[in-house]
Amino acid sequence: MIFEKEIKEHYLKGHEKYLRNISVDCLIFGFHENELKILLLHAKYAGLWALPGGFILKEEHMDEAAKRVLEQRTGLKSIYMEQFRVFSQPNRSTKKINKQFLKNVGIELEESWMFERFITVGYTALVDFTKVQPVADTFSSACEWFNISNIPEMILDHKEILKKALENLRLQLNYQPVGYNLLPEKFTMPDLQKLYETILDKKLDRRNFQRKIIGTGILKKLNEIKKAVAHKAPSYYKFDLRKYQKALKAGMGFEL
Amino acid sequence: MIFEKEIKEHYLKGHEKYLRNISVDCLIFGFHENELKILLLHAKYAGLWALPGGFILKEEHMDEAAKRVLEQRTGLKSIYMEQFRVFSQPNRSTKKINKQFLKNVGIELEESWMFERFITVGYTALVDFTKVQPVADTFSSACEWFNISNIPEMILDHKEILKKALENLRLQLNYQPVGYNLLPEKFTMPDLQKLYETILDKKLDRRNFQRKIIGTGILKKLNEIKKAVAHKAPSYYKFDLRKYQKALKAGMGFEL
DNA sequence: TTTACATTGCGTTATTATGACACAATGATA
DNA sequence: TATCATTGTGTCATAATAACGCAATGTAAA
Repeated sequence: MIFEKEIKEHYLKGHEKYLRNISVDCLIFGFHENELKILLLHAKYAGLWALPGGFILKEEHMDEAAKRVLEQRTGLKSIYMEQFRVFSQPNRSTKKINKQFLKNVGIELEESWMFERFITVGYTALVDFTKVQPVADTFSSACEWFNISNIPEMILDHKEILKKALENLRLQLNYQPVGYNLLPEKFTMPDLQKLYETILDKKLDRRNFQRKIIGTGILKKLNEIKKAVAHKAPSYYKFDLRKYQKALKAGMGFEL
Repeated sequence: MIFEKEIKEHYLKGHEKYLRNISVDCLIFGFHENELKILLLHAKYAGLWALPGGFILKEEHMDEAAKRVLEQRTGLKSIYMEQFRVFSQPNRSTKKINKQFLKNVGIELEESWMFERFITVGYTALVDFTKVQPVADTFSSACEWFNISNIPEMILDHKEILKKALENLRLQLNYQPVGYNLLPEKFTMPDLQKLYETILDKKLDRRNFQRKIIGTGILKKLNEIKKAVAHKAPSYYKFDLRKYQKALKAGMGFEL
């Protein structure tokens, strides 16, 4: 079986290919039907859900490793990812469950780089939910979106990592624009507001929100109105990418 | 010679004690005579200055490793340190200069964990300059304070790390109080303002600064006035540690 | 066809935060 | 005793923010 060979190779010789004791974990956020979502893998070796993660090739920048994982799970290229924190408790090792997993697929090993402790770096990405084709990997039986409000049991400290990522995301919202990767190209003001409300987990005043967002200049109003909608139809907007990028660097200059 | 044995041991067997491919580097900031300073080591193996760094014991939290380095270099215990960023360019390796260094002390090695690429995590600490006794280590010939405005040539990407640390420090100033570890227990309002001005590298209005800082409630005014000073004598203040800690978590709520 | 109504778009007003500056009090030094 | 740089406290104009009003819109119900 191809899987078995691949798995054995990974446990026996992976350390010749990858750096030891260090990994990246990706927090891939999406937004759909007014819910913030995150992409998780079902880890065969643990029987639990896990953040999509990976290792760093010996000659690879860590940022590239994170992008590689993102692309493998979602098919998305050139998405901006940013490290937000290192997680380094000494008990970050899955020796026992890894051994059990190997036993289950008929492999027995005494030593492996995979049995050691791993320090991991969390990376966040905000992606367009509708463009993602979740793909499981050799070590996973499934790859699915979960609502932030309904997270399953997860391995190791992955729930803690997710919690910190959310805190980080909320903080960033005050200094950086959000939405370019999370929303479709055309969107309405209520769409954007709901995104902000979902991430911040609080209601915002519709009129003040509009004034502030418009004030940043990151939006372009289109001469197009949403159709087939109850009540007054809202205008479509799209991001002014140049000004959006500027705001990413310079900050937003207001609080919500 | 004791050094030689210790060095050889480190290069040959360090990987049994420490995690591989990963290190911590400490940015130890101090404040003295209106100058922001940073503690640097003169690395024997490179003949250049370097950030005090170290490796992570196999059963040690990375935060502990950073604190260990801080204590070894400064003698200071229980100082709060915080990770701020990971540096992971693929060329972060000192194989060549390490080999040259070993040759100089009469050791020749083909392989060593120390020749590999290292990913490093930057940690910042703000310490009381007057309480520090800089101590060099086995691999360093000196340990000294440098003014931020006058940094010597440094190994690898350490100058870049310092630059990012300063950016980070400036950003933090808007959300968190600073000074508890940098200033002596008693200090005057002009002292505190000069600290802020030095870090931010800009002048602040004396009266507005005072209003805002007082407004946070992190200061306690003492019934004591600075003596032997020209012109009107300023009051002493000290930090209200409880409210200071609160502000660390909740943020300051204003801009300077 | 008309009416009701939730929603949008564009406003106003009160409150608060901020930046810029005025002035008297202080106390060592001339 | 006078000088003067510095401190402590306060004022005022301006900008940012929160809270709210109201007409326009267009589907859905009457």
